[in-house]
Amino acid sequence: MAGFKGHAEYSVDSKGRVAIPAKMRSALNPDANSTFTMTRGFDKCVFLYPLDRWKEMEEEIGSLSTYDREARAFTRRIMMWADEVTLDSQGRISLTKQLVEFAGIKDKAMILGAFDRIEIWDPEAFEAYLNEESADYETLAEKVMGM
Amino acid sequence: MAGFKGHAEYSVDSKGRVAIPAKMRSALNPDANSTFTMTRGFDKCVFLYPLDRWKEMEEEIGSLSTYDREARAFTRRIMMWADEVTLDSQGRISLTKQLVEFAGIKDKAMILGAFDRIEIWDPEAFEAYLNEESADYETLAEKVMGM
DNA sequence: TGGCGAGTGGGGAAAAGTGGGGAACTCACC
DNA sequence: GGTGAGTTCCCCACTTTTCCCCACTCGCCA
Repeated sequence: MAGFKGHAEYSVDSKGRVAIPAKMRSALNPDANSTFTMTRGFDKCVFLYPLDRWKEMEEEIGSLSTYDREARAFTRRIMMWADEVTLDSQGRISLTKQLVEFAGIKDKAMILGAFDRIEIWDPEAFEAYLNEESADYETLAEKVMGM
Repeated sequence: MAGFKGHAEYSVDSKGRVAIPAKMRSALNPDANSTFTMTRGFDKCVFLYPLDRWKEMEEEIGSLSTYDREARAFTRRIMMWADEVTLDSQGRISLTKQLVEFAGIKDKAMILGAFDRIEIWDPEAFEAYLNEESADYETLAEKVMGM
């Protein structure tokens, strides 16, 4: 299964709906059933996991202990924001008010392919994130990939 | 079986009833028979375990030794608060006075999906919990999931 | 230049949440 | 044993939100 690639700035209509770029839709595994689980991302954005990938995540979460304080805190934080959404016949999903608010999304959204997930950002917030990241692309590559 | 997800602030009516969000109801295993065992949670909230999951919990509790002082204390504390509740035809449950009082719930309740259980908080108490947790989401994720 | 696929927008039906009325049941007190 | 107050439970009705479907426009490709 190919990873999600590319980026696009789309509009968010008055009902909180955003289109998912056709390229990303076609990269969806049929197992995902046109369905995503969307949750609060790391950094100020929304993560969109295809259903099949999310199932794997749930297994990890399910293996955490209820009796461990930090595990409880993490489980609450990831699950409370989660919501299952299905593409409508136009290839859109509707964002929940809660996540729209969290990510500071207004009438435009930046849709980002990020390998195993899709990310949705407020365009300005994304711009700001790119600027504030101290390390540039080349430096990051060195650090992360150990080149 | 998918875990419970999402969060919502709902009202508690004069009869102590709270609606369970439709999304969480549909995540219920049919085996649970629209029934929960509700008990005092860890942290200042109420835990709501679907019947099928609660059965597993009871097995764990049952396997504890009667001869161990702490096991006895734990068994008492978890069982003394437990009560079985069933959804009414409107998808609501009624909270017992004891648990309402314990969790400090007034006329509003925060309903939280927390994977294998549903949690019910007083909205202010939940806010306070989120603030007092020192670690932020990203740090927690790193620690707990080792990402 | 016509057709198809992609993105955008809105209207109507159905479902979800909220609140209250009334029957049945319990318990206490006369 | 009967009466009455207090609970509990079940059902009905209203309001708001959500979801599903249809219609339009724009741009690309044949």
